[in-house]
Amino acid sequence: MVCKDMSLRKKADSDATTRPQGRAATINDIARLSGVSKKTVSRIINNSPLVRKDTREKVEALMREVGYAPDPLARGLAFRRSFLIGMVYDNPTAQYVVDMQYGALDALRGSSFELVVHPCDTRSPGYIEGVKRFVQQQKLHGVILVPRASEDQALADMLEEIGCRYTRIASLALDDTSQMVITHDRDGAAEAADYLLSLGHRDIALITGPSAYRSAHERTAGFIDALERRGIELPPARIIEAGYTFESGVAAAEKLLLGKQRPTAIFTGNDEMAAGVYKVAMRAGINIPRELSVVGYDDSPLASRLWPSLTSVRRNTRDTGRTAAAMLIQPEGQAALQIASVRPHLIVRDSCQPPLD
Amino acid sequence: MVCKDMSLRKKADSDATTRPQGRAATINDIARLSGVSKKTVSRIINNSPLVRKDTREKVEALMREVGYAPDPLARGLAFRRSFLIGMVYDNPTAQYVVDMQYGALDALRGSSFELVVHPCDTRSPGYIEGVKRFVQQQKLHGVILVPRASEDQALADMLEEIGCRYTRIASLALDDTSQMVITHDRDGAAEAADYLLSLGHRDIALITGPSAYRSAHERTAGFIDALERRGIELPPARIIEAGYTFESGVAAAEKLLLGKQRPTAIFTGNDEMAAGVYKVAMRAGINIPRELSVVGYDDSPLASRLWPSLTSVRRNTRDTGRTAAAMLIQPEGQAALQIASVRPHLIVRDSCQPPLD
DNA sequence: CTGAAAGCGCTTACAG
DNA sequence: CTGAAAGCGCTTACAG
Repeated sequence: MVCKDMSLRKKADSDATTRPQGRAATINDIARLSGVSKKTVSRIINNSPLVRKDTREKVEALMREVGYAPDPLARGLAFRRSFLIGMVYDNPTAQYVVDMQYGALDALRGSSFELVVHPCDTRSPGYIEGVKRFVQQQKLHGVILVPRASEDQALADMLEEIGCRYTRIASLALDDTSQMVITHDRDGAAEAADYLLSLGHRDIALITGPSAYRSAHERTAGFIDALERRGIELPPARIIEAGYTFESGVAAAEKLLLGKQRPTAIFTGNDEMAAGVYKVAMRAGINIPRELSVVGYDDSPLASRLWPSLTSVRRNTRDTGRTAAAMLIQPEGQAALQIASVRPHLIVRDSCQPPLD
Repeated sequence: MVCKDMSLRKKADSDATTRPQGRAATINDIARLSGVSKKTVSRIINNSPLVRKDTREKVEALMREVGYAPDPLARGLAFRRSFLIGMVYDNPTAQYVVDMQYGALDALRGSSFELVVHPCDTRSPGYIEGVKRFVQQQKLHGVILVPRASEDQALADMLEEIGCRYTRIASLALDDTSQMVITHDRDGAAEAADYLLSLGHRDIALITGPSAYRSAHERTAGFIDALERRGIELPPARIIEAGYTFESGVAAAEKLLLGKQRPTAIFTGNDEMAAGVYKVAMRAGINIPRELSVVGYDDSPLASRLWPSLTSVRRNTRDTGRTAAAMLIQPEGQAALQIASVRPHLIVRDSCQPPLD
């Protein structure tokens, strides 16, 4: 028996120099060249503690030397799960999508995971089926749900049902906090309100996003609550629901600014709508910030491109994406103890000033 | 023999009702249930012509019935190539990236392919190695090269060397046209020049992108050539090289607008820099379009958000992305006969007017 | 701490 | 036009 073992070893060693150069090294090459079984190599790949330290070091040195990297397709097939993270989103602003992607990629860099993008239309009837096919067919390791897709409970339920792990990004806890990144939009809006109050504004108006969006609801609530804490109540005519789009912002601003008594300040649920306010003000000859203060939400590139540059609530989207992805690729059971959240804060630029009176 | 065959058939049929429900159907299930070999099922999956029509139809009906979809991981492992398309880009505008992604996804929809994103930094020394690792490790089916990454010949050479198919998107043919989508930036810039000339402008200035970018070079050349065709030569002081960024646009505009003799019109290599021109003009009290006409390039969302809205050259980025992806997933040898290209065209808005004199 | 056998769900190479 | 055998590069389940 011992003899046989020895001969096998020898054979392995002699093969060492003959590994074909054209083809990338496989787990078999590594096992053969380092004189261990492929199972041991597999344990090393998967960071199993059940490997002696010197064995591990010897094998890892060889891996580096030959530039070995395990094949994600083979691993995926055996694991019955790929090394792909999906990002599911429903047509938010381009900059927001891109920031979220960059953030996720920050977390995936150096790991074996890659990011697969999956935009969808949450208003189309078959969209949940589409995500389901995507997840099951690709055997995704997990999926990041970006607002507004993240706000759809039916989508999360479907993923739960098919056993796909996910992280939901939302303005408040909609789910088990271990699968959430919370963006605290309420606080961001409150900071905008406090800022306008501190400048002395009392006749303030609000252009909100669609009430069906949790983010819009949270920002509105945060803003109104902060005003009420200082004893100011917004009359209904000062609150206009719009659609998070530039055009809807224009329409809302026309209602607010072209009447007889206009507010001295406007807070909008995102920067796109703030750009709409700018357009109406410019056209009507209303000077920002002298006659009208404006605060947006997003701190998109648009905020600094506009003139005067727009004071806006920064969302730290890249951090959000990074956190969401990091949660998904964390080894099981090693979940973070604290709740994942990212805090917004106000970026002051040139669009606000104390009211004239 | 016949008897044995029959008994096997029978056995297969009786197994039909006992396929475990918990687990997704595999090629073996389909083969067994439809009484053909798995190789035949494989032929059907891969659209091989070597299958009798009725066999194909019978098997396809079964696939639909049980909701069978082949496992991309298993296929990838056997093919030694995944069903992933990579998109490689170097920090262009968010909207541009997103449009490109949407376009690529348009082409991939309904196919077995998915899109994996890979932003990179072409100025960092190791970036080509990074793309190489990405491509080889994931065994990508192909990769879409977006400007400016697409303009780097060393990157294309590396991909060629490792045998990775790619499509380069660029303003002109940098490569074998079968692996290019050409965006004809020269023509777009020429259209901008013709438009300004048609309004009567003669003292025109140009803010270009970095000369190391082919897109910037092409747009500049297209613009200058079009002016020369009408007998107008731009003096060097009227051409300022900037960095494609808002801030660099501001700096360039300050040189052009705050001197004694300012031009009556400015063409910028992208919309970001046009926004910089707006800022300087606004601050200096120069009325656009009355005292200054401005034309941008990109037709980004910014163009309609600015006030007055910006006349700009539309790039049809989504079409570009769709074309690039379609080329990559086309069956071999079935390459298009005509050269893939996407034409830009001018979108006229409110930022231009005949000069005052 | 280590390994031999079987299997993940497909395709290739060969045979008929 | 169809199929049986071997293999892609890993992991799981089991044994020691």
